[in-house]
Amino acid sequence: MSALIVQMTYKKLLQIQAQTLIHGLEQNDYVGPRIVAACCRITRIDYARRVFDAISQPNVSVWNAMFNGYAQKDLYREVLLLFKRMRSNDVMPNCFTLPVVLKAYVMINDLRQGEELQCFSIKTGFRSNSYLGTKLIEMYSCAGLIASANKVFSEMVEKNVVTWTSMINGYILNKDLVSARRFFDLSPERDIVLWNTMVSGYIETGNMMEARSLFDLMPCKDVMSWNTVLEGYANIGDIEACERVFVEMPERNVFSWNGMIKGYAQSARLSQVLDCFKRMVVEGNVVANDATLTSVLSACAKLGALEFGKRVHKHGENLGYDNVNVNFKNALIDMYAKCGAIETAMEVFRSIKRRDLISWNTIINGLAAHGHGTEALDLFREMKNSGIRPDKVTFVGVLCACRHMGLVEDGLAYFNSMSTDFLITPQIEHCGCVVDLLSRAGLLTQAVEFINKMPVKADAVIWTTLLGASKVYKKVEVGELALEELVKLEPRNPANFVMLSNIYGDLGRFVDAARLKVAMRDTGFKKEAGVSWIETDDGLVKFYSSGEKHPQTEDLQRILKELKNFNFLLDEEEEEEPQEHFI
DNA sequence: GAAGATTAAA
Repeated sequence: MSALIVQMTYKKLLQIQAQTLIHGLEQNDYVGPRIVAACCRITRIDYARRVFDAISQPNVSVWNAMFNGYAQKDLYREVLLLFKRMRSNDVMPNCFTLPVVLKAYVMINDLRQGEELQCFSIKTGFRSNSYLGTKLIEMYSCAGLIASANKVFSEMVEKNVVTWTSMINGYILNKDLVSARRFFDLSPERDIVLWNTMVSGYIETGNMMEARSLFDLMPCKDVMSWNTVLEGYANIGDIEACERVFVEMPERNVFSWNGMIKGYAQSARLSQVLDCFKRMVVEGNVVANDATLTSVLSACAKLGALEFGKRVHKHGENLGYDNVNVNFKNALIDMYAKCGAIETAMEVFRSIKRRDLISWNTIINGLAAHGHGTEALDLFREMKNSGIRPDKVTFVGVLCACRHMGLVEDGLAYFNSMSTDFLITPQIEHCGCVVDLLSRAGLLTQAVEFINKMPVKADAVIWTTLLGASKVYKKVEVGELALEELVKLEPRNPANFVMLSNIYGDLGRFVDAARLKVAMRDTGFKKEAGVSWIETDDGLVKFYSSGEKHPQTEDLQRILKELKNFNFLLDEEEEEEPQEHFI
C-alpha cells in the first residue's frame, strides 16, 4: 500500500480513502498515518486535517504525520497548537515527534519553549537522538547562543556529518568564520553539503577569495557548488568572473541562469539581462521560475522596456505563474507602472487575490511617482482598512504623493502619523520628501526648522533642495545657510557656489556674487557644464544642453527625426508579430 | 524522520 501511495494521484487517493472508510481501516495503526501523510502531500492541508480529525484514537505516528504535513507547508503555529493537544490527550511523543516540534519553535523564534522541550526530551530519554541534537544546535545558533549550541554538540554521543554541518552553519550564522573553518577541518567526514556550506559561509561574510580557493579544493562539485560561486561573483558585481564560471560549469539548472541574470542586473547591464533571459528560453534546458521572471521584469522596469515586459508577462502566464504567484504579480505591477502603463499596473494589482505588503507598496509608489497622487492616497486608505500594516516604503510613496500635489498639511500629518501610529522611525528619504514639500510651497523658514528637528542628519540632497528653493523664492539667508552646510558635506562640488552666486546676482548683490566666484576658484575645482557624450568611430563626441557646437548639428537633427519615425514603425510591427521562441 | 540556493517595492 505505501508503494501505491508514493505514486498516487489525487483521484486515486480519494478512492483509496473511500475504501479505507468502508472497511473501517482509517483507525488502523498502520493505514492511518499513511493516509494522513498522503493527504498532506497531495490534497489541501485542511482536507488532511479533516481526515486526521476523523481518526478517533490517533496513535503517535498519525500525530507525527500531521505535524510533518503542517511543517512542510511552513504552518508552524498549527504544529505547536496540535502538539499542545497531543500532550493534553496524554499521547507520548516519540523520537520522530520532537525534532519537528522543535523546528516549529525554531521557526517562530520561541527559544523558551524550545528549551523546555529540550528538558522534556532529556527526561524522556531522547538525549542522544542525533536528529533532535541537530535541531537544538540550529535553534541555539539562530538565537545567537553559540555557546549553548556548542554544548549540545559536544554532549552528543553520535555525531554524523549532518550534525557537524549544523554546528558549522551555526558558527557561520554568528559570523565566526574562524571557528567554522576549524570545525570544518576537524570534521571526520565531509560530504558535498558540508563543503558547500563552508564555501557559502565565506561568501556571505564577503570573503570571495577564500570561498574561491576552497571551491577549487573540492574533491567533487555538484551544480549547487557551481551556483554558489557564480552567485558570489554576481553579488560583488564581478561580471567577468560570473561569465567565466557560467561557461565553465558542466551542468546548468534554473538557479545557474538566475545567478547569471542576477550578475548582469547587479552590475546594471540591463539589456544583457534581457539577452540572457532570451538565451535561457531558447537554449537552456530549463524552465524559468518566478525568481527568473521577477528579475527580468525588474530590468524591464528600469529600462522602460514595455514590449519586452509584456512578453515576459505572457511567458509567465503560459507557465502558470499568473494565478498563484504574488511575487510575479508584484514584479508585473512595478514593470507596468515604471513603463508608464499605470492602468495595466492597476489591473494587475486588482487581480491579486492575496496581496502582500509589497503589492501595496509597489502600486502606491508607482501611482505616486507618476503623478496619480489622489489614487495613491486612496489606495493607502484602502490598505489600512484592509488591515495591512504600512511600513517605511509605504510612507515614501505616501509622502511622495503629497509632494506632487503640494499637500503641505496632509504631508506633515502623514509624517507625524508614521512614528506615532505605526512606530516607524522616519528615514532620510521621508525627511527629504517633507523638506521638498515645504520648500516648493515657499515655506523655507519652516523647512529649516524641520531640518533642525528631524531625527536624522540632513544630507547633501536635502540642503541642495533648500538651496534651489531659496533661489526660486529669493531667500538669501536660507541660501547662505544651505551653502554653509553643503560646503561641509561636499567641499569639492562647485555647483553649490554657482547656485548661491546666482541668487546674489538675481538680487543685484554683485560684490557678494564675485566674492563667491573667488571662493569657488580657491577650492581649485571648476564647475563643468552639463554634458552628454557618445563614443563614435572618431572618438568621444560631447553634446552640451541645447548646444549647437557640433559641426554636423543639422544632419544630426534630421537623422534624429528619421529615427523617431523608424521607431514608431518598429513598434507597430512588434505588436503584430511577437518574437518566436518566446512563448 | 535531521543539513544546501535565487526573486519584486523607495
